[in-house]
Amino acid sequence: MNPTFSLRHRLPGTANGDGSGDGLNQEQRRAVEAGDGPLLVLSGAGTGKTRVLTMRVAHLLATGRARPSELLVVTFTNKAAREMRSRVEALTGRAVSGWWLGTFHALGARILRRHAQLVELDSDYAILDTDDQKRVIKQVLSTNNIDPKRWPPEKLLYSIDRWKNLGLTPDRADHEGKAFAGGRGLELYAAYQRRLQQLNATDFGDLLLHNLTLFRDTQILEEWQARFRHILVDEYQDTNTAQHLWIRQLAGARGNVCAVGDEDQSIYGWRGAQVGNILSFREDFPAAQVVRLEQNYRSTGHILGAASALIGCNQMRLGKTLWTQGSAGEPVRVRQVQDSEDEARLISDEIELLRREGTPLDRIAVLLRTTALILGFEERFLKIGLPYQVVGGLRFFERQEVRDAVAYLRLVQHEHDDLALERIIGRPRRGIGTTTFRKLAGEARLRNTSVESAGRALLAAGQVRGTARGGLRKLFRALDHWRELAPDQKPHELAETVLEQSGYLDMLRRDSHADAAGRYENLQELLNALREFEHLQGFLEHVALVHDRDGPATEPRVSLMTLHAAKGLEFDVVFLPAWEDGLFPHDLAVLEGGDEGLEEERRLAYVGLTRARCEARVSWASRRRTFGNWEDRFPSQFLRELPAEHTAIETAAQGAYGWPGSSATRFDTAGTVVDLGPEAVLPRMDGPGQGFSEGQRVFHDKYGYGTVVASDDGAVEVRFDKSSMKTIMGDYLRPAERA
DNA sequence: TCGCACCTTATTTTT
DNA sequence: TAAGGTGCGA
Repeated sequence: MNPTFSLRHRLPGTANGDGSGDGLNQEQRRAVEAGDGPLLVLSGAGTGKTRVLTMRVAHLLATGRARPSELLVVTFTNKAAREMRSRVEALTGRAVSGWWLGTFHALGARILRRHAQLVELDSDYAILDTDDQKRVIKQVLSTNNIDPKRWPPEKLLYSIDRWKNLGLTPDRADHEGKAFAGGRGLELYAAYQRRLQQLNATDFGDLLLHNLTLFRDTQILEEWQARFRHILVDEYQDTNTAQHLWIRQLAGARGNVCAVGDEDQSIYGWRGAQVGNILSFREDFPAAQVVRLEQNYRSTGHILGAASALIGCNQMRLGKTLWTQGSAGEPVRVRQVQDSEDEARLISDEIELLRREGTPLDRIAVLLRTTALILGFEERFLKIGLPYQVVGGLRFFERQEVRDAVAYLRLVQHEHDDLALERIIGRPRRGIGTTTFRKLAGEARLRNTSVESAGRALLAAGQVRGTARGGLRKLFRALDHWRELAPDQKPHELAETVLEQSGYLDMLRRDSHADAAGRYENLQELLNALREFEHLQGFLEHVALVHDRDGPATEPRVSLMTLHAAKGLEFDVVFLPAWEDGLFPHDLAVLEGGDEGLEEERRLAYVGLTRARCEARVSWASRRRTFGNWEDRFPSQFLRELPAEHTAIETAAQGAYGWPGSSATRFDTAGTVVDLGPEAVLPRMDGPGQGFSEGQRVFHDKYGYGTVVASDDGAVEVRFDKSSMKTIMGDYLRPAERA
């Protein structure tokens, strides 16, 4: 019997086939056809959420309850927006252009453009990314004489983001972040906002925050409320407070909000998402109808069983019971491997086997808790020549060279874009360093002008000397030239001229670093992307709001990504390595978020499992290399939460997994998978570590001293003095007095 | 001004 | 380990 038999099993169907024309099941139809008023669609993983959303849009139009211009359809990602758009187009047969369908931020930006003056911005305001934000923060800190070493700019940025996520302008924010710079947090927030305004810029948070400010004007609010008869929101569990308020305001008394989401898949709490928004939807919209979509069309019974039991350990949920008409499939395999390298070997070997047996590589994924864990798999795949792709990570427009190029264009477009100037002034090197830039920036502040015009003035007055003088003069002359060209050239022509004449391309050509060629190619790709734009302004907005992620399609590849990046995707076979205590649930998540943090980690595990259509293979390694040294690892508590009836547990034999003739065949031979029960994952101890009693003081090499909370021969639960609660194999513990 | 050496730090990252 | 940031010397 080979280990990949599951693929011969019938897959759960993807069509909803209940005989009726539109293929909706009963609950889906209820959601699609529900009348006016608030509607909450609790949509479990793989239950056809996007389908319901698009069908409801079509239904609203077809029944004349709304015209296209009266709909507001909101998503989180551009990808989701694109998918919605094309599915609605396919369904209704009409072009979805000019619709109010897009991400929170894109829609917020659109509304803001119409009223920008009211928050003291021009309508062609720039949208900053986090890198620009950090620059502004640093400036603010320095003008306020705050030592960035003592008070890290990232901390302040984090607080400001929090405030914005909560919908709090500087005059309304309170308590939190007060400690920053000895209680000056709020004052700095206000200073940051003033600086953005001077720059005619917003950050992502502002796009919604300014909307909320605008909506304080009842006339404006009513105008928008009147416009949107129906609001549909995707992934409601990921909304933050500001977004929630935005929706609630726009919905107004009419309350035609259809929120679709799954509280069990809320994994962005650390970014300000409030599961509470979906949990208390019925309090915010009292008359809300609730529809639960529970029939899953993606995964096998065993996968659903395991995932459901796991998520059942969470307290904060509304509760859904996923079921499938499809087959039970294979139990979720849970295995222990000797170490992290064995794990990569085992998984890569199995992927090759799957491939030989006909599973295309693009239907296989390895999902990991942290990006650092991706590396080990990359190395292994590279070594054996297995085609793979890392999904997520740095996106195209976040690459340094691309941002530099965009900064040049921004500066050509707006000479007041000080941030863009700061970015490019030293790239390529032109003899202008921080000293000169500071001088210009200081002068700009005095004169209350842009850095560029201050620079020009200083230059004219002969107050810039040395190499900086020539460099600045040349740069300004070039900028004049480009600005002259700008109106007559297509964006891509202009960009090419700029990159060539600025010496940027030459800099890359001369660069002997291994990645220089790749950067050069990225710029060529950027030029290509520019061809699609008639105007620079349109392109710049695209860059700010749409971070394209997908590269060109190539041969099928295995996907490597974080669990976060995997939300919304599905694969035939999903590998879930590194389910180890401390890593998953991640120590820092629990440390920072306490019980809520733990629940979010559990939701992440749930998301991981439910990505799998046919098979999920979880693993943990007894030893893992972290930060250069080998460490003993222990199984994740989540493994204990997987029910025995849906899992097949396999412990590590001596020696490596995955080598022909060794233990690789161990779990193939039986035919039926042996269920050893969860405790078998924890190797049995004998010897000195045995027999701990509750309350006993113990010592562990890594975690130090602690107190035994519970002991179940073999596994001992210990509350460590300097760490959290851990489950430890007794073998690794010593009574404190002997330590 | 720039490059190199040293030090610190280590989750997740839709827009 | 490895990457990113800082500080110093040329």
